[in-house]
Amino acid sequence: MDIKDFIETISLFQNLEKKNYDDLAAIIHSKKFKKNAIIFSEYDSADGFYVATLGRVKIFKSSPEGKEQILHIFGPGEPFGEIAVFTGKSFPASAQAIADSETIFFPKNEFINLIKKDPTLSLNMLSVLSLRLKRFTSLIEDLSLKEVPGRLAAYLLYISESKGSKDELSLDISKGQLASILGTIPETLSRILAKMTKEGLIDSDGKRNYLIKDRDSLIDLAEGERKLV
Amino acid sequence: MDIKDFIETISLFQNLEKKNYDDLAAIIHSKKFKKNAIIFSEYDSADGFYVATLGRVKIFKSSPEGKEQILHIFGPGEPFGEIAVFTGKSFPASAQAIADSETIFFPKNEFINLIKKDPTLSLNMLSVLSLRLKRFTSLIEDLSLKEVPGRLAAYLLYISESKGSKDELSLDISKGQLASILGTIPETLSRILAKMTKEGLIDSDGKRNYLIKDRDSLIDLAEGERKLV
DNA sequence: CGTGGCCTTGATAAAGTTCAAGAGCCGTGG
DNA sequence: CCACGGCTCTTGAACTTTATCAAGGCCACG
Repeated sequence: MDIKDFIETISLFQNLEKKNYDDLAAIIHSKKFKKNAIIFSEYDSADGFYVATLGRVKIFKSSPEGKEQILHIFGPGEPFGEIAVFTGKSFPASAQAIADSETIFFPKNEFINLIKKDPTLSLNMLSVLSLRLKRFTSLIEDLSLKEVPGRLAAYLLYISESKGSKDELSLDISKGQLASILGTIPETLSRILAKMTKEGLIDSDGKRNYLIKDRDSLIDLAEGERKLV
Repeated sequence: MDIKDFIETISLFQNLEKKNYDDLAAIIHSKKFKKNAIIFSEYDSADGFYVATLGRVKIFKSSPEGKEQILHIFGPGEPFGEIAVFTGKSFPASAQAIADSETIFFPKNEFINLIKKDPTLSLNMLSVLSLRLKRFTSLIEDLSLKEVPGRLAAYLLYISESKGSKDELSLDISKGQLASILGTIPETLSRILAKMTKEGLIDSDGKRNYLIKDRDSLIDLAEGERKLV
């Protein structure tokens, strides 16, 4: 697909005036990253942000002991690294390609000039940042107020709404990465999935496909109204 | 102070064109809240946001079991409730006055119209949201990757930088609220403060004043390079 | 068919929470 | 001015949840 056509499909760039698409196309360039390549590291100084066009990118924080917390996993059409553009400082977290990936890069200063010109673009960006804040709010809630089974239940329900057909869903990430999204470690995740299966809440094909067998109980679990035995 | 003069001191409204201050003043009105009053609740539909002018407001999430996680505590000059303005939906968390408080309320639609007219205002707002995202990023990091002593150490260091003179600092919140900021409970906080005191890292007057006696060790603790015994 | 990555399972340990009791402090009202 | 009641904070002991360490299984890919 032509890069300009692609830009028009990105939700961040919806409803702009026609001429601004040309301006956007004029300032960008594409960057490719092999699987496992580091796109940027926390504390790197930032001179722009990215939109994924192909592949998958994880945004994460890591501790000295090697544990990591994934903040987001982004796919095609989703912008990342934009916080640093508006704080004027360094990236608050690191980004790594978890599959061979392609991105469009938007240089900071040129992009800010465009934002000044088109109020729709700035409102779109405000909306993107607000949605991110909302997601972080609920990640904080999960980490602080829920136990791991509750977080997992909430995650499964969330995926089943966004990517699943009725009660079937398939994860497109490894269990290790899922653990890191949920703020735990693979061993713990494994045990809890086993418990959920034994208690008849879910079923799995051993691959990455799951079947929700008892949605109500999952909901109770996610809300803290129920415990696994 | 005149409300228009006050607006000009708020960082969100820096560097606007003169006439826009008049427009702002035209759409706002003030709202007062007694201590412990709920300003808004999660899931309330939002028709605007607030800027504190007096007092203190906490933004928090709470669990069915009654535990709560404080996301922010805001004082004069700081905006809150603005996420919902740009997502068009409900508030992602609740707000409560923790002291008698006064606020200015900015109605959503009128404010959005102003943002469309003044790019400086929208860039300021983008910067506010980005800074919030950055803080959330580090709260998530703390909750997921650090233990409570590390979070407490980081918090004390943070306060000593922002509000303290050299090694003395005073908290202006209760221990219960501090526990809720750190994602733990008062009992645990109490034990850890006792340990820190016993090990000579800090000292306290039993009120809300603390003395940092061994800053290097606190830093090590915050970075996970050291443990309490 | 062997090797490495990913996942599972078990035993053990650590960190934090819960429950319960009591100490210190403060404002109110007698 | 003192006593009371209600807070907040502290401390102890038991318990729960999760992490750590270690071993072994499974599977895909060369």
